[in-house]
Amino acid sequence: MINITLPDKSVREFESGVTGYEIARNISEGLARNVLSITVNGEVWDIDRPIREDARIKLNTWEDRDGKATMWHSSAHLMAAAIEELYPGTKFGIGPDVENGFYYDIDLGEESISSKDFPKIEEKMLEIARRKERFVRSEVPKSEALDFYSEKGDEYKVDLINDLEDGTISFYKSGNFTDLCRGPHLVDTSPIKAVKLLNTAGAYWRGDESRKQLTRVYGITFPKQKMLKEYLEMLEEAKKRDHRKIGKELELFAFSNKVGQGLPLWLPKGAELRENLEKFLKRVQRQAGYKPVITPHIGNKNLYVTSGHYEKYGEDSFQPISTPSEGEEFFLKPMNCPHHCEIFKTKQYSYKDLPVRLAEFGTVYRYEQSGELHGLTRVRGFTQDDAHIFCRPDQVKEEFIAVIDIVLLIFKALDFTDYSVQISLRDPDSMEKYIGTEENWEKAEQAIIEATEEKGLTAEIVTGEAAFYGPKLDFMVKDALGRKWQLGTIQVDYNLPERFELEYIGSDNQKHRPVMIHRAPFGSMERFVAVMIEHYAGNFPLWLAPDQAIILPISEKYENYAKKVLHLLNNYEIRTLIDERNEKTGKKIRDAETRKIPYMLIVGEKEESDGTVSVRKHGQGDLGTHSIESFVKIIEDEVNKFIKQ
RNA sequence: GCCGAUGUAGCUCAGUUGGUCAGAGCAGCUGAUUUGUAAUCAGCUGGCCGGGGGUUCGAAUCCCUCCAUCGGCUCCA
Repeated sequence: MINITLPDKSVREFESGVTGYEIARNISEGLARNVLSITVNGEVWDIDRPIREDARIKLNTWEDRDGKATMWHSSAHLMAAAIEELYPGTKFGIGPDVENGFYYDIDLGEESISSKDFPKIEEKMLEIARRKERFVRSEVPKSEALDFYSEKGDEYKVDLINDLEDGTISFYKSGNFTDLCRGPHLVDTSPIKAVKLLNTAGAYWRGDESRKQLTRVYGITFPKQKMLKEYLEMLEEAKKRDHRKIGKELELFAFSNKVGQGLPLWLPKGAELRENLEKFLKRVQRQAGYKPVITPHIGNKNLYVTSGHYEKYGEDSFQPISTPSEGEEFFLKPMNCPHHCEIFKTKQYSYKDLPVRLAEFGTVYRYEQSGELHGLTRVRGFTQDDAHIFCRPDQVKEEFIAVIDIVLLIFKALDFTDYSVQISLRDPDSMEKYIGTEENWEKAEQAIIEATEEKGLTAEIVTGEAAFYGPKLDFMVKDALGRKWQLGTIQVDYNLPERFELEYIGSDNQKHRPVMIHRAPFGSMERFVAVMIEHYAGNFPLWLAPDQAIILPISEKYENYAKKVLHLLNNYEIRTLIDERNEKTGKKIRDAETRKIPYMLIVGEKEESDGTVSVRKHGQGDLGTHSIESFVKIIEDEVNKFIKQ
């Protein structure tokens, strides 16, 4: 007998060799019907695989991440089986489950698949699923596995097997499709009731740009048709939040081919929104001891040779512009730090003067690959809410923590609760990518990890993601469609102070090298605003909204009164406009609602004679009649709630 | 940059197998209406069908090419 510990810590005894399915049945018939996989001592297994020793287990159903993963992984096999039937000779790469569904990378040779082919593949998948094909696990020696795929002519699988350790290799067979696979899988294909292929994409074999590009087919499956329907509806809803769509609808920003791709044009309302954010951060930074600086948009090539950026990016960035007579070369600035280093150098500092914190909303230009550009989230010209902190080595952690506090303050003010934190360190396998001494890297990485721990942040540590000059701490959020973007970033840098020979005079009257911290709590204004648009779906909080109130006169007879109200509100710095069109009130309200303007002020005969406004709140409706003073109070209270929290 | 898809008025989209196929709604303009909490009515103006080249008697429609956008991959100081 063996002891099986369930997630609630209760222990049940079973015969050795019991399977997940049997345990589920022992608990309830319902669970047995729904169980998709079992986690045994932290490892996910097939539910028909015998358990022979004491174990902690968890039964995974559709409600569990691991249950979905099992289903989707099996669905990848199912899709591969369907594709193999429909397109004989297809070679298969890898086919994992992903956050929302699964994909399979395939090589169709001369054939190609596009979304037009999806229905027939989906149909074939459902047909196979209904056959209730069992996923049969088998283990064979490595040599036999190699033979199998060499014979089949699938070089991708051969490549994969060659990378595996010697010994036995597991296969899963379902119907006619056999796949190299670690598992786990469903018992059979029958739980897969609804199938939807989502899109195709090119994907380099093993993620390597120099290798062949395969066709990646993305799909998702569900145990119930209704769930698929809900998922597709959810996707539709998410698309409505897309900042590119809302940005157009609310006239926030635009792009023009004439200006150039990836170069955003901030329209008046978008600029208003952005300025409100900038004002907010400027106030926070002033309180935190930052000094504003302003630097030009271009910098001499020598600046970047000194900083090391030229060596790293010179060829892969916008090429230099040069002066007509002297032929001196200048780069559009791709970052602000070198300029700020030169500002630091204009003056001699005592250790008592540090930290020096130089802040600038600095616009930078980077050559991003054309296929990478994406609305406001990935552009070629953008403004960083940049600052560089020059401090003594003993101040690094304290300063780092103070920056984390600013980021968290911003996230709180904007109601961003769904973010993740990532610490990016060097890739120990390719140290040649980085500049700076081993000792400095070591110190910097340590400082970040300690500061993060001290703030109690749960951070994911990712090696190989560091900038070439130093490790970093990034704050990431997801957009409406689940894509992950980096917003705030904090980076420790021992390298630039070295290269720019920055110094301060210590208490020992000797010259010392300061440490630099790069930080941008928003990251870039463009990307931050993009994410914010999606976060609020365009319904911005009052303090940020480009227009805060719109006056809707019932008819042109009340236009004079409307103008009077407008002037009063403008005096209180409430961003107000009037809808003077010759339209019915219902129409004006509808349009104001569509424009997501927070407050509508309806004025007619009654309001004019009483000196009041009839207040309607966006998304809520009629708030009744208020005096101007009372309305101003409503606005001020709502704004202050954010600013003074 | 790579793979695939898309590109028709300011916006959202129709346009069957190449032949009155250059359309609709919204927006805009004109006029009527003087309007009370999510669309008043009527008329009118908008397009070199992404750019360029080709096939054809004839191209929004077929082919080539460039550009841009979208979905991924790769990249991201």
